[in-house]
Amino acid sequence: MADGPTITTIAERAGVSIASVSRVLNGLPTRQETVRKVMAAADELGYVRNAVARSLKSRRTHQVAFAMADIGNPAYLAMLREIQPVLKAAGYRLVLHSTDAVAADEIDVLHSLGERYVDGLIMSPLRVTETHLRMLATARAPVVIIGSVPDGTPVDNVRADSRTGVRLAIDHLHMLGRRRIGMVNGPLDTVPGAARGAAYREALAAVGLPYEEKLVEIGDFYRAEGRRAVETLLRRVPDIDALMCANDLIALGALDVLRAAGKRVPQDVAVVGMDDTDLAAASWPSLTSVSLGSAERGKAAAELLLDRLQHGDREPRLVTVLPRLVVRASTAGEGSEGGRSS
Amino acid sequence: MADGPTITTIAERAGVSIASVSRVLNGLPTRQETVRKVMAAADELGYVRNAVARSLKSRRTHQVAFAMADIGNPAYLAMLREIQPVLKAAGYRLVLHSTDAVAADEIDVLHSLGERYVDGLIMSPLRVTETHLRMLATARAPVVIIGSVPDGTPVDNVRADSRTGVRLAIDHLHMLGRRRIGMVNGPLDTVPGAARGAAYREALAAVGLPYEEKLVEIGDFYRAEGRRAVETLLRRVPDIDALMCANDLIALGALDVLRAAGKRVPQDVAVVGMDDTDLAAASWPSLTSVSLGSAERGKAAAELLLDRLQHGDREPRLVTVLPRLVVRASTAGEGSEGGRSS
DNA sequence: CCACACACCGTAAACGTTTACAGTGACTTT
DNA sequence: AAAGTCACTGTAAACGTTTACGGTGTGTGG
Repeated sequence: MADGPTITTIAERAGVSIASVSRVLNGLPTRQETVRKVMAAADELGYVRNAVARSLKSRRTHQVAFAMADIGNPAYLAMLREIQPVLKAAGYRLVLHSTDAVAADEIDVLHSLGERYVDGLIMSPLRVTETHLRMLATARAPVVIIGSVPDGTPVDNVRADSRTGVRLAIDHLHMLGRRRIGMVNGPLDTVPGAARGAAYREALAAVGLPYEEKLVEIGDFYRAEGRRAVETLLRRVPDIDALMCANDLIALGALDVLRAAGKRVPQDVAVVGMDDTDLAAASWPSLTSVSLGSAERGKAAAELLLDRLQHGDREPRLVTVLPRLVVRASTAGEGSEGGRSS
Repeated sequence: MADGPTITTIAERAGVSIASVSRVLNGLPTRQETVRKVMAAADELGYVRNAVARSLKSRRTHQVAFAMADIGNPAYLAMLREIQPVLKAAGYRLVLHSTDAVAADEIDVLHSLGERYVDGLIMSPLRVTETHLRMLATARAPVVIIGSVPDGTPVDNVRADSRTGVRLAIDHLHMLGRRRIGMVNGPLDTVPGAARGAAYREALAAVGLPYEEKLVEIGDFYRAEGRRAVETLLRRVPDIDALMCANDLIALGALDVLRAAGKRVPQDVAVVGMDDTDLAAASWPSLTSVSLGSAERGKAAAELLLDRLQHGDREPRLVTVLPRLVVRASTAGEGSEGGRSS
């Protein structure tokens, strides 16, 4: 209720100056007797340091922001889960922004760095525009970008290698004998969408399969969109035998549609997701998925940022996280029919 | 690089006092000419208000904290997803804490309210101890608790009604003809664990079934723990015909074990989860689950807090969110065998 | 021509810290 | 006993805002 005690209150009660109080509270060398008096007064008053005043003076807030494109996407949540403890361990609080994949909101976050309510920012933009780059160049606090950014951009950067990731998946499908491998992608003007689309084409070439327009369908990175896209694709190519999905949500949509269409997974159609979210392990048949290391990327980003906050200027660094194919039932299992045995 | 501009910089460049600058920036009545000069200077310098200094003066940070017990639990994430946009719309930033269900961490968060880096707190403690209550009574900023709290505690409170929730599930199972309905619960010393355990007992009585010790197994709210618990339970009561699980993760563990044991779901054993997380819809068979309205609770909590921040003291309020049974395949579907038809 | 009202503006204090600097007293050294 | 050293402490400025208060200059009314 009443206004909380400040160092002035303590100083009065302990009969010393505010400077002494501050010194005691910060553990600077002080006479025992003074320490005792100050501590006693602070305890009795239930004093707690005012973080705002402290930040104003020290120019450090001990807060870091994480701006994610979509708070509903499990891949970002996986990053969040790793980022949070790393920051916490280093004594930083986490301010969370969800930009709903709206570029203007991302710019806003970048702009608000000038308000200095955080010491740094981790951001994972879906699209990187000219404005992004301009703001990054003049940002008033260190920024780490998760996701690809043009070479030479002066920020710490953590990347997934979706190219290799898609390659792993296509190799796997090819080795299983699949030859009509479709792709269900998200919007091509997003960073992941573009990268995954190109990687698919490349990976097909690498195993000697032709790229066919009709095998590709574009939707968005959501389950319902995935369903819609797969329905279209299935109508166009009824004998498709594998689906490379640009994320797990799309893949779940694919499973829905395939089940409804009476296709067995993986016997008739093998399905691969991407991001290896919790959902992949929860679904049934469980979903083979390309892990792009969301967790590792989050962790790496947090560590890069902390490092920069502590050591200031050094060359921008680039960390690339290696993908991993997590094989589960949707490509190599006994499939929708066989769950009961074993 | 260089220190950012402050109102002093602007004042110099515009040839006015800092008071005028402040007035212009805050839209207080000022002569047109002055407004023009200040705005021009601010634009040229790329001025951005310092949020920390502003907070120090205004005693408002426009930040709100959300302390969740477990950042890995989808139920909390569902709350987070609702809380974030509500706060954002009202101009507040979100500071995220994960307490890992450690009481000491929760106390810490409560204590740190004294640091005044947030204007309010939404907290969802797993256990509510004496210390919690003491700190709540003297908290230096408004707190909203999601979860039950003793009557008369002077905080805004949002509750689920797990009693009715469990009741809905048991009724449903009973109506489907199940008579050996087991329960897989989490620790009884947690708020949800205790509530759900008691509710199970009560709901059985309501449909005229006896409560039997052997039908209950205690684990923890994780999938692996759920697996372990269900294995034990299945060994003890091989002909069990339904499982009421205290959350979705446990239920997924149950599905794993049942599948491995060759039991069909729902024909042999019906399974009900709780919290109705994304996982429930993703699993296969999809999981019947009691929604305790995580999303609604998050939203309500955020709204209660905003209301209190704006209107100060009024009676503490209690919002109870009604549960809903979401029936899916794990109780009423065609089951593990039948997915292909339709 | 003076008094007054009014609109606008500048000075300075305040928010709660941290910290440079100077001051005090006790103790050592010669 | 004077000078110097040292450990500790207090005064005051600073961080970047907001805002109460008083001052200035213009225009109006008597």
